[in-house]
Amino acid sequence: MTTMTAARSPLSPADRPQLGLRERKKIKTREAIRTAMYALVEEQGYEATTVEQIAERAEVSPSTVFRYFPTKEDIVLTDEYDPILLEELRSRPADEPWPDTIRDVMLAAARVGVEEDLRVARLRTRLMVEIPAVRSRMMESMSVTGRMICGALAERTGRDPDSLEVRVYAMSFIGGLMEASLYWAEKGHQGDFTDLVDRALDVLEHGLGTEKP
Amino acid sequence: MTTMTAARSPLSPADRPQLGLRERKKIKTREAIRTAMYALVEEQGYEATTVEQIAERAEVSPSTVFRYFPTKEDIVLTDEYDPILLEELRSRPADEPWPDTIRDVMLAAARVGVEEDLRVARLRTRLMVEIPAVRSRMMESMSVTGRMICGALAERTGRDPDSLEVRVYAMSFIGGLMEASLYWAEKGHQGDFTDLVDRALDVLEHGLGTEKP
DNA sequence: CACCTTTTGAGAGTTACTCTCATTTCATGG
DNA sequence: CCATGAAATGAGAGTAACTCTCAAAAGGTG
Repeated sequence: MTTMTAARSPLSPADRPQLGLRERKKIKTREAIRTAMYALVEEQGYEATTVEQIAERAEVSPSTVFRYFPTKEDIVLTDEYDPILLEELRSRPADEPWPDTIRDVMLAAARVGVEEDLRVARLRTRLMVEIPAVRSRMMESMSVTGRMICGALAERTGRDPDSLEVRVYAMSFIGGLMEASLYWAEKGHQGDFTDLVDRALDVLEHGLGTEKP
Repeated sequence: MTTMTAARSPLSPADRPQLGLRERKKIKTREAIRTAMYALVEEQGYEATTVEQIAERAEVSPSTVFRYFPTKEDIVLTDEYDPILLEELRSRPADEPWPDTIRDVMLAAARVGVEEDLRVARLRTRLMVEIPAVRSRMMESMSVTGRMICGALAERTGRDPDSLEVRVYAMSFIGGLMEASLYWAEKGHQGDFTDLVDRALDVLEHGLGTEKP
């Protein structure tokens, strides 16, 4: 998951001098491409930004851009927070009820994800609303997160991670959180994103209820 | 919605002689393109099928194909069942509880959608599983259906169709049904699709519950 | 039949993405 | 410190989905 699910700072090259020069350079290139894309998109919009331009600004060849990111959309979206999220889920006390677990983890992820880099979080969600291809790619990435949630839920509750029920639960969960992100962006990123996630989690846990706000 | 939401036969040209020749020809062209695509995909697979080939077999120009369908994926997926679904929702007695309404309508839609043309339903869901672009496009189309459900739900319960709660509910609903479709296809279309939808609706209505099947 | 509108076809252009191969850059053992 | 192997990069050609434009054709109408 991307928008609401940061749980730790993304790997930066300076942080790990133990890595070989090669690995550090790869991380730098990745970041350079992302930074170039962010800048160009803010300058001239998503569609108007071509991969060639991104490559030029990042000082790599177009071939290299595609080596690092399978699609243009991935440059904006990809993050590798899923493993961290999984670890977080696993580190919870085994007797904690599942709803509490998932709620706390998701809320924390949302909080960190936004605090980490508000500008990027806004850009991403804005593009999710405006560019169908970005939104689609995001949904794809979310469904991967969904499968991970299936696994975690199964591990904790002894269910079959591949049962229809678990999978439907996970995907409906993901769908709801996705909509919360879109809602946030559509309303111009007003208010606290964490509050929206909290309200979304209420709906996912208890349904719509009978009160009419 | 496409896979599980047919509620009446798609418009066929012979059925409406009152339409002008122009309109009837358009419908025929649409069907010809679809039929050509279905056949080619079954012969040689989705990726190997180019729009040029589709155009050739449908005896139209490539330009025309793109005039009828915005993307290649849409040729496989598009159907206009949303208005029918909406009408169905509206025709329900006003005092019927919402969960019953949506359940019955969805189950009926699933039933008809599969019975209408099992081969097409299978092909579509199979492609949803195998081809990411098709799956993405399907999710997009589903989110449109989601907005429609927001409207219907709001109409019946007096809620704000654009409130976070309603939108999260609708999208989580859509996500769950989507997963049921994928599940059906992944398991080789074994068993009755309607049963899967029924079980999915249980999860969406009551959560996972405590029983472990 | 003539006129107007809509639809179609042809073709050129853009761009994301793929594949291949030669060149460069890093890692490593002597 | 250099030679050898492995990995990353760049260059370039190729594909196919889409877009745009404009002229030809076909349907509707007086």
